[in-house]
Amino acid sequence: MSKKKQQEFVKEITPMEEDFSQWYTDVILKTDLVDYAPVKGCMVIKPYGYGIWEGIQRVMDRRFKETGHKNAYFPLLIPESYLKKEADHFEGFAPEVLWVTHGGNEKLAERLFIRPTSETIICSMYSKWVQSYRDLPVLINQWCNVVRWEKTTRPFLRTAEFLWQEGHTVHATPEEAQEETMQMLEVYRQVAEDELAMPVLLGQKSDKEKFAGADRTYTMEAMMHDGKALQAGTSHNLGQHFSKMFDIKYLDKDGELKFGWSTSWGTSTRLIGGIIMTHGDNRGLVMPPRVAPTQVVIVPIASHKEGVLDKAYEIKKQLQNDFRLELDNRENYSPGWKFNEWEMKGVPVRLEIGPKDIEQNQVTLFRRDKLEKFTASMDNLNETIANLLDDIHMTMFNNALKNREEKTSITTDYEEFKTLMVEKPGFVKTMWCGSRACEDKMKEDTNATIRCMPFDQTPVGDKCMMCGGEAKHVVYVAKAY
RNA sequence: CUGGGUAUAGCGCAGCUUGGUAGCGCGCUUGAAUGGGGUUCAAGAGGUCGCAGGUUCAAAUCCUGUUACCCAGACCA
Repeated sequence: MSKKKQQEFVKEITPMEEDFSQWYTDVILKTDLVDYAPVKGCMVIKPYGYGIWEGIQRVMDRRFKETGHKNAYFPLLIPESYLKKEADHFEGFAPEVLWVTHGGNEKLAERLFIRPTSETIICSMYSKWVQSYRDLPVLINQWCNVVRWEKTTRPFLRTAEFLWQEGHTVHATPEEAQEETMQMLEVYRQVAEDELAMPVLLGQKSDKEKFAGADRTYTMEAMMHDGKALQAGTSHNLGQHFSKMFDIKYLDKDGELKFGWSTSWGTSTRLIGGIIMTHGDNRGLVMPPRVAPTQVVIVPIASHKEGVLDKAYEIKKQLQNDFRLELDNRENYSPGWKFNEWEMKGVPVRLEIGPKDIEQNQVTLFRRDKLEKFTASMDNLNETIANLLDDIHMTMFNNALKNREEKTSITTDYEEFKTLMVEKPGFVKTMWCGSRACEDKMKEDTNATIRCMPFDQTPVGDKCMMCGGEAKHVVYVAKAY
């Protein structure tokens, strides 16, 4: 494509180097992922955006089932008294809870709140269901919406209402609960890296950053194109806080009545924001093939000529059982227009079929990640495309990993750190003494936060970067969404 | 919650300073040609100017209030 043409095309999307926020907004609106809704902070997820969510659900739910979990559904509305049972939890969520006060014209005897998360209602039900050690473990997940009345919202990254999954389990021992917490973090890692091609750092949250009411919170953190980190999923070991508050007790083998040990873990439509900001470029979206709503788009060329459309349909029939695909037979758009549109929408593979291809028993393929065009034989087409999609996944993952590595610095010098946060935003791997004071100071000075204490604790120094005291933890620090 | 900005056709905008018939581009509809990287021509449709008051013979335009959204912070997935 000529430079001029490319510039004309790209003018619809603000270049990310110029204004990353605007780039993000342009992309999500112009690719038909979402539309703004009439209520503040709420978004409509349009079919193409929802298709991504369905893809995520598909690959994640499969792993939930494989690890022994079942889906259920709990109510949207929860009585006010439930929220108050766990003090830390209440303190954490109360400021952003949305209240229901009236039924019709009548004021409710007890206010209800719309779930910002479901620990309270689910644990209260578990206390009825759990009687014996034979009832454990309870391994339940739910796919649902939650509402958090946030001050500032951005489509996918932070909306007042969002879709997510929340797993809630109860176990007989702390060891089992810990094992479950780590297992689900690993499931999340697999989804992020093996399905979304989005590399993540795994680790534990500091006390300051952990979930309200958890003993320990583990997280996966991804790096976006603008150098900001995205918390992409969390897994919490809730200890006995909730089982004690909600009275989840079981009679053990030894005849003693004991409190259960619980976990919860969640990922949300925020992952879609992560996909956009991990892989997207100045031409728009780049969809990871394994969750792409459309993996292959067939664009017939000169479709009015005899045999072209027939061949396109024939290819569609041949491929449609193996791939999510679309045949773009719209009459009123030129091929060039269609190319640009599907590239903007990030469809991994475009298949062009025209008179010249038919003559030579070939198709023309285009891969979105590398913007490369080439021809392939009509024979073994399914296999060719399957391999191509795998290669695209790998290439995307490696690019994202390379990007993260380029955006990761190591330092234990606080002045250098402050400069880095301004001049080279990204992760900084450093040492921390473990005190809240140092954590707060860093946030105040730079707006960066400790994203996690990675599992690999090989030291990169022996003194805390902030106070110079004895270092206790290796940490990754970054500004975050 | 703090600071800044915006609201006029589906989308992007002009018009407002200085009140007087509602404009442009894209998109949309119809027809024809075109078709391997955002095609071309012709003819059309479409808006109580965010909402509520006020001033005026007359308000998109001036005044008051209000709501929503966007951006940047602080807070959170």
